[in-house]
Amino acid sequence: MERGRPRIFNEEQALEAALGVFWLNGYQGASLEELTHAMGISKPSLYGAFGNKEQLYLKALERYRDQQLTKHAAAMAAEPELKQAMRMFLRSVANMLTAPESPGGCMAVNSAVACDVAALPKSVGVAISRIFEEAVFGLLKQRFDKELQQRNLPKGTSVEQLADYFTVIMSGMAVMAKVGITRKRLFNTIEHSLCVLPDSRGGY
Amino acid sequence: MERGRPRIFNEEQALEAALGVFWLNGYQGASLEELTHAMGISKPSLYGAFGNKEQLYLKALERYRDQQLTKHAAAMAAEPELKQAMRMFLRSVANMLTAPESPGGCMAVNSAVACDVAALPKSVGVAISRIFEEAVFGLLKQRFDKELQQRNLPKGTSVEQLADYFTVIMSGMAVMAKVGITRKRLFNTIEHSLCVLPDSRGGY
DNA sequence: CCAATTATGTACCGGTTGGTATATAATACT
DNA sequence: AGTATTATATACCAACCGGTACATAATTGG
Repeated sequence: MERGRPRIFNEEQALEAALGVFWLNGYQGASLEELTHAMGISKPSLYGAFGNKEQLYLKALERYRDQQLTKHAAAMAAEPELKQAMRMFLRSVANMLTAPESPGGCMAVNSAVACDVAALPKSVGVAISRIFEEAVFGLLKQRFDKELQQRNLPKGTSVEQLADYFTVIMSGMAVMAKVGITRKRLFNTIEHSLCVLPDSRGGY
Repeated sequence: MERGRPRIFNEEQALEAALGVFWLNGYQGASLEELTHAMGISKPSLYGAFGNKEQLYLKALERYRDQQLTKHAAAMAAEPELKQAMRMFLRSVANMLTAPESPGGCMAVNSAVACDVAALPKSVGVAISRIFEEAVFGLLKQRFDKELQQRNLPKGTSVEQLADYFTVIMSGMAVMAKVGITRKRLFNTIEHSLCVLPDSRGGY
């Protein structure tokens, strides 16, 4: 059994609340006042359980990635045909970006663009970059590699360029969602974006 | 002649310096300390000449729009053929986003996404939204309207959807530029994005 | 020369920031 | 029961935030 006075709050629940605050306000914009209030705990409890603001943010970002990005990845993986897979992937993203109960936009994009990278703790900047490189670009590249190998993409197609293109689409949708674009308009944008991919019969 | 002690600093020059600080750090992230240091003036001088932080930001954003967006618009207007016009427009944007002497990314995107809109002065939020709606979406829609009228776009094309799509492309490029993508990769993304448009012979 | 006017530098304001010292309360081990 | 261990609440810290009071310097108009 664990020694000492037991924790009176639920760590998962508190982290979820912190995630919401960081998602909405970014790293710098989230104050300890807001965080502790949303989490329902005091500052010493926060520092005892999570270390400091920087480590709390890193844990929240990790949770965001595990919760959201894996959901989108699953939506993509469920579709055998490439174009339809990308459609469902991007729709999953658009649904998150415009979910009324969510803080709006993409936490990684919000944080990446918010301020000078030099003004953030180094570990935070690295974690955000990694989301783009691994969780998004890497995920897409992996799928495109497979499709190219199976001759579902024209020989000589640059999978890196294709992954870059759709990473830009995702980031752009995140920005527009934060500015208030509707889900329907994002869905229309998705259809336009898919025209770089051949459909199941090999046409465009 | 003007009464009183004359100003010792150049207002244009000081505003340009403030623009750089806001561009890099966003509205909230730019402190008066940084601003006054970059502008080479004291706080009372700043307040005397520009009012307060909010008004200084609005003037800087206006300057940004007049300097940068009009440059991109001119690059587009110089091309008679639609696809080439969009190519040169987006390349102009990409050049700005990755210019080594510039703070990185797009000032409007950086500010729009940085934090909860409610945390910004209302006037700042409105000014940023207006950049997206008027200076970007409106500019594109205007061109697409003209091209549709001249039968350079298929009958029934939704110019709003097309404008949305390219606004997303622009915003996404701004995010990726801030994260450190190279100009060359942005140029490749631009070529992919253009496949939604017919070329001069009407093909895709 | 003098008054009116405007800009400047210094020093300061209350409020907020991330983070902590301290004292106490609640548990487990002995 | 007593002690070690951990969490809690209150109250506080220096540093920084946007903004300003005040005294002084520099100019124009009379």
